[in-house]
Amino acid sequence: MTERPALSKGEMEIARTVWELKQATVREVFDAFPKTRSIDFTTVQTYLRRLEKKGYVNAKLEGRTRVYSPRVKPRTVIRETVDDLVDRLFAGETFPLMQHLIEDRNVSRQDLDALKTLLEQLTEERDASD
Amino acid sequence: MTERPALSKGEMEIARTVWELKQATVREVFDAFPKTRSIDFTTVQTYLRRLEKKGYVNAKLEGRTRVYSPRVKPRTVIRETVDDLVDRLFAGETFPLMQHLIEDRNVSRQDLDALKTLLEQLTEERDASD
DNA sequence: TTGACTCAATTACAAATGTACTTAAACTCC
DNA sequence: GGAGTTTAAGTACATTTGTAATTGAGTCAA
Repeated sequence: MTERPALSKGEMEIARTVWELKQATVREVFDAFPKTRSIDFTTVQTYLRRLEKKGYVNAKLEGRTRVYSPRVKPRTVIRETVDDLVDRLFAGETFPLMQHLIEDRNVSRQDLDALKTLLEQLTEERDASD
Repeated sequence: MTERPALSKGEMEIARTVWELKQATVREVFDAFPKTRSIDFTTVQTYLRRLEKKGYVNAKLEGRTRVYSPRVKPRTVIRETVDDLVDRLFAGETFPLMQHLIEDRNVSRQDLDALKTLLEQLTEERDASD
């Protein structure tokens, strides 16, 4: 169990951006932010440094520029983050969260269908392994 | 838009407990915690005070004891919290979160069925309003 | 080659968070 | 009615978080 300190909200956005870009310099992450989300260049720099210290990203020096890349898989971070949220806000129950997502957020027609397919698949797998 | 400061992780657990109990004193919230989750009585007290200041709970004095009750509906807090998470960790996309929940957490057979029902209902509503 | 720009690195700093101790008043049981 | 128990209220305090300014070293364009 590689216990990393949890991601803070702000760090999450930066981490997600690094995953999206696969690898990126401070500037690239900074540029990836919509200008509506105003944030200072050095703030991004600070977040990346903290992400490195916490073990979420790797940094290699390329020339004199630091290139960051994911060190922990998105899937892992998502699992940890969501686990924690579910524990705290839903006392560990997954269902109420799903219900909220389905009922209170606007799920597109396409997503509805995709979800049904997912559920079907899962059901079949279950049945198969009986 | 009644902007309340967001709940912190710790505050979430306490808030959830207040919702569960409908209304509760510090001691009742404290007692509701499993002894495995060791936390000091006065820590609970502090959290409740902060929840009140942030506007999440009401407190009324009953004798000399303070009784806390929800001021914001769970549904609202859940919406706000999940919206924020989805924005930060999934760039606003709901689907990947659902997918994670369905695929990476152990969904019981019952929950699977319940989810399908939910999805069916939603699909019908959609069709009806065309 | 000098002024503009870019990066890295360091430092800053208030607010929020997690966690609790202290003090004093009220309450309860002998 | 004194001793222990609850509660309230205030205070404490290190760490984390959000957000950035500063300083100094390299880089490029004119």
